[in-house]
Amino acid sequence: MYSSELLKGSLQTIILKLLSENGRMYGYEITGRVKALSEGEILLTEGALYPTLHKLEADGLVVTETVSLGKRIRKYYSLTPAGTATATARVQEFLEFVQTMRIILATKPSPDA
Amino acid sequence: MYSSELLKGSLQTIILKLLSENGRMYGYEITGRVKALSEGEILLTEGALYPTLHKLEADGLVVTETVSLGKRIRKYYSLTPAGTATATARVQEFLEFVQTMRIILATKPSPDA
DNA sequence: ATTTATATATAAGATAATTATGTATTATTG
DNA sequence: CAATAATACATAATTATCTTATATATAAAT
Repeated sequence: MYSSELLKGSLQTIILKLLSENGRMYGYEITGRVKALSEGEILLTEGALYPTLHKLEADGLVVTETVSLGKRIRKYYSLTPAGTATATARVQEFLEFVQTMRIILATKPSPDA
Repeated sequence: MYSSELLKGSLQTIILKLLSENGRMYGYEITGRVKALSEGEILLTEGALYPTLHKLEADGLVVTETVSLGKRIRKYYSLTPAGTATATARVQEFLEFVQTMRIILATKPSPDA
């Protein structure tokens, strides 16, 4: 698993992207999808996941619908129009950041160093 | 400029990498180098930079030497052997994290979605 | 019958940023 | 020559986002 610090700031982006591709998902499902896609390298903890989902909802980027599973509940999240736009923007921003980071991390020693 | 959250967790990596390529650098110089390499997209604030440098020193990854510039001081940072090893590891870890993120952010809708 | 998986949620604590403030020298520009 | 910008360091208060721990509960598997 990666240093947890790297994930900071990227969790919202991951969630928004997954929702944009899958229509609607519930929290536990997101955890499993991220684990599978990352081949076990990114393990979302509930303490990070649920507060983030609640924040996205409070910010109007997602809406929820609760489904009964016998006696348990499942809470589905899906993007609002604003959420869809934000998803695209956040992914784009992440990729641009990475591109910039690649430049910095690929620098070679200067000739006079 | 990028959402500041993305930088979180990457600042140490940036500093360690720059020091590994440039032998020794001082704080203000690092700020300028990062700004130049990122074409103005990453602007380090002193409130992030100096505490991070102090932490790297406290962790034994860098050592300092203070130089007098007339009446001003300049504090040069350079890597210890542990710092050199950590620099390589952090860059590697970042690139692997990005690779995993690319997989997640490149997912297409599943056929049954 | 016990453990694991499913499913959500919150609280306490840690980490690492931002923003604001502080000090001081040197160079530039009007 | 006076004001501003650039150089150069540093810390404090605040905010955001994570980890770890705790809590509750049902369903499936061993």
